[in-house]
Amino acid sequence: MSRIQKIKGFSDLFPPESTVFTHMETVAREVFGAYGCREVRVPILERTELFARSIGEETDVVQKEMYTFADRKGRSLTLRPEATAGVLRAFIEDGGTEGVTKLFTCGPMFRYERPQKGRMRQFHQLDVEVLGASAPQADAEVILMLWTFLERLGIQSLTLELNSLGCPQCRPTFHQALRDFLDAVDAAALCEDCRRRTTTNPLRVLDCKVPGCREVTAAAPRIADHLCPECAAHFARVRAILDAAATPYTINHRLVRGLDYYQRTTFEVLSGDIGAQSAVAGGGRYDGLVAALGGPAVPGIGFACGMERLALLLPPLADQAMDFYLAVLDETALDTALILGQTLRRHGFRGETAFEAKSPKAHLRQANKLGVKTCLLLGGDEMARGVIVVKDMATGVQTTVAQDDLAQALGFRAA
RNA sequence: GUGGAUGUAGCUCAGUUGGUGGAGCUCCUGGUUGUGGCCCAGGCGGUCGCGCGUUCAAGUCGCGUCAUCCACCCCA
Repeated sequence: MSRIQKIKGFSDLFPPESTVFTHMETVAREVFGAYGCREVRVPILERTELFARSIGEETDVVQKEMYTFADRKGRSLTLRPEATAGVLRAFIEDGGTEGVTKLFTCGPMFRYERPQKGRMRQFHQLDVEVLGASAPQADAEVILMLWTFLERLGIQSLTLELNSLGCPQCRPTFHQALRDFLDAVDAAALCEDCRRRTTTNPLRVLDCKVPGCREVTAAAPRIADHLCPECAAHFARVRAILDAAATPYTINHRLVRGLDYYQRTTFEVLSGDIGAQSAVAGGGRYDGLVAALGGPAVPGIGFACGMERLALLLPPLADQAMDFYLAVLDETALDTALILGQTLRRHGFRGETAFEAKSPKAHLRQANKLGVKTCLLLGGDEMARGVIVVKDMATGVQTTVAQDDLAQALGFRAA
């Protein structure tokens, strides 16, 4: 029979990799919970329109990267390509109050792209959304939350980049300035994509990695110089708080995010050690998005953190070793072994019992491989006497104890 | 969607100018009547990704196809 293999760009995680993922989630709950985030669990499947309206019809994500299909009633559904839209939809549907709401979620996202290092078609994100706060303090806290989380994981050599995209009031001014600049540029100096972007989405020209384009745009107008007084003050305040918190960052005037809903503060955390897909986390402010999705007029800011990319930076994490392995030397002892295992676990020990009788040699090899502290041996002789052999794997010393006293014997051993 | 690289044992990989496929690790057994690691001996295990072609003969050469990886693009 031909074997069925996993879908391209999807992955199976076994230990130690899966253990690393669990660890990331545990630390995330701890850190984000300490800031008042409540964990929400939202669907992976949403109506396509939700993403089209929030992420932006013209974005690459919506235009060519979504897993979209019709259900049995012909409705267009999409596997979520990012978390924010679904979380906001849930927030609104739940009643969307106007106070401050801090939410955390995590899970799989889906984008139909060609896989490469740090990029899967099914990938996982940790996601924080703070709704109802427009103050720059909220921006700063969200960034600090993310930075604290990464520090807690022990990841070194990350860089934090910051920019402000302005607001609906001041961005048009900048857009115009940028357009004027690009119109004056010799089109031949730009790459094919950027010639198109000049008219469709001039902001993205700044983000182009082609050296020629970067040279041309080195002298381009900067968003920072075109912010309205409110946006400029907001951004200055965010930077001041990060300075006060001694969090290192750089301003990247070219930092433009690929999702349409961002305004004012945007940020990215980058690593030079994980290949071409260097963004470990990214986020920003999205005032107006909740209202655009039919909710109350509450502002919002959040970020997403890529777990696969984070995992590339974390050392493998071994599973916690078992306390015991119960070796069965004779078939007549199989049931008793299982019951003894149950008793030991009730006493807080972790371990496994053999499902079939084998030679002591075979069992001890297994016990050794599992790295257990203690190997218990139960055969015909022991069964007849109501005892069991307890062998310390490190010292090789073994004793015989009554089966009824086993848990107690191991307890003394553990102490 | 585009480009490059790679597909040989469960895993990591050798395989010469085309001539009946190997190593290390893993696993199993034995070296000890019921005692692990280290060592020694033996054993299990392969449609050489798949298909077509060239040839007396293809793991090796050609074409196609599928898969994986890396990069472009874009993003977490």
